Amino acid sequence: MSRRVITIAELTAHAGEEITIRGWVYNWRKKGKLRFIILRDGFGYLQCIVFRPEVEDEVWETAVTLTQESSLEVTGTVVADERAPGGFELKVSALKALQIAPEFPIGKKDHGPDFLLNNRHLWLRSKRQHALMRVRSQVEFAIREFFQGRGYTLIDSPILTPAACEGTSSLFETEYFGETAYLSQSGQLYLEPAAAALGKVYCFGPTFRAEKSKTRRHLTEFWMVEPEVAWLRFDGLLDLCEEFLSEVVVRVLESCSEDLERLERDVSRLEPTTKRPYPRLDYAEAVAKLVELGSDIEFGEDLGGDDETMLTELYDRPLLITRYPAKVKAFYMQPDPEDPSRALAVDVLAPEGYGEIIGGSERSDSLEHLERKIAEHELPREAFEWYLDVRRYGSFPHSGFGMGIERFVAWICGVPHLRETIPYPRLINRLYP
RNA sequence: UCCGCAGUAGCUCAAUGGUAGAGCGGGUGGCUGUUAACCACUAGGUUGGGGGUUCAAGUCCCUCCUGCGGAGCCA
Repeated sequence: MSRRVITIAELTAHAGEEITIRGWVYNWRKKGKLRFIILRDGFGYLQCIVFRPEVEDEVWETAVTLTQESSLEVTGTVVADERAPGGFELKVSALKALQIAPEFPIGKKDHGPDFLLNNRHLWLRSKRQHALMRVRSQVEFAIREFFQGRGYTLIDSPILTPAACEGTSSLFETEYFGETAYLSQSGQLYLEPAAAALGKVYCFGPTFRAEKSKTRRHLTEFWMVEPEVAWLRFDGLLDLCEEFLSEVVVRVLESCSEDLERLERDVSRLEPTTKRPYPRLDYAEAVAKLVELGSDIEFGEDLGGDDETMLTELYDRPLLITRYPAKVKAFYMQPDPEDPSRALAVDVLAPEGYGEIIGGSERSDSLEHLERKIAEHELPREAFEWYLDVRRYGSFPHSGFGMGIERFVAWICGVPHLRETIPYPRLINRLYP
């Protein structure tokens, strides 16, 4: 007897052959002397047929004890059959149960978010979560390819840091051999010196924000990709944002069509993003348009969530909003030479109400300006001395942005809440599993 | 932190202030082609905790806890 072990992904190449597959029971049905076992192995789903008159008693005895998510090794002949999901099924000749699982918590009907998140480690076994994790994986792959293919060097920035990048209220604090350390909120400050060393750099890793946010658009631990480019000015940064988004979306649409279909994502809504240019609104234009639309925003304020949604509904692709008031933005941003009360900052808002996915800016290249800003923001000067060295030793124009992976994936997949876009979400009241 | 909503079987939800139910899941039985199979039977409850109003509370009131949605802040 053949003992060739394959995955379900390789099944169609083995029609008519006897093969072995290892996996878990996704579902089972019985019909008299027939048992249908839907096996999943992480690569696909396969209907296995056990027909009592045609198998050894031992095989039948095993088949009837199988429960949802029991682990097993099944051997049989691959046969094409119109009645089988996927067109192929396995006529079982041998069956080895590795473990019979007790009642599996996640059933066929709907569950609530609290229950699912408490069982996240088991929830990952469902089809929808497979699709989301694969899209996330492809997104990260496409992002790395984008930067690696353009000569960027990956710089892994530290997780444990001595001070804040943007305000201390949202930092996770931890004890570090008698000192206080904070979990990183951004790799940017570490990337700027690296850009002076290597020209084009990026980092890609987890970041931590202890914000007491309880919305669908926030996690306390999320992944961010941040490029930083020497000699890149603001206008070039805007082009980079567009080039980056359009190319990554193209790649993901190519590689994830099946998963997006499973997620019932209307991919025609994503097509416009593959084409440049994107609409760009100066902050002042954006405010004027919002007032026209009925918002109560006043010039000088940051945009609220409703404001962002109102604006993005006007366009079919991401929207760039530029030159925000300097006072609502971080200390390290370059002032607009035409109006120093504004910063050379850009937010990229995703369509369909998914909100801000990218925040970027040209960085201040003036030592004097940064010293003043650090004082204004009441940041601990000593902690930034090393950062200021970037302006002491060969200051240079440079720009960069950060993109939150989960928000991007949520938008691509059309899921409403970030909690499904990361394998193990960390939320304000959730550290388990 | 603030505003709003919710908490009933393992899960998802019903139940005019008047005997706590259904579907799914579990168990038993039936069926040779099921597609979240179907059919029959069956087990399963301190209605989130505490206090109060009432002849009577899952239901009304107070309080605490937990979750969900949103605001602010951000990616």
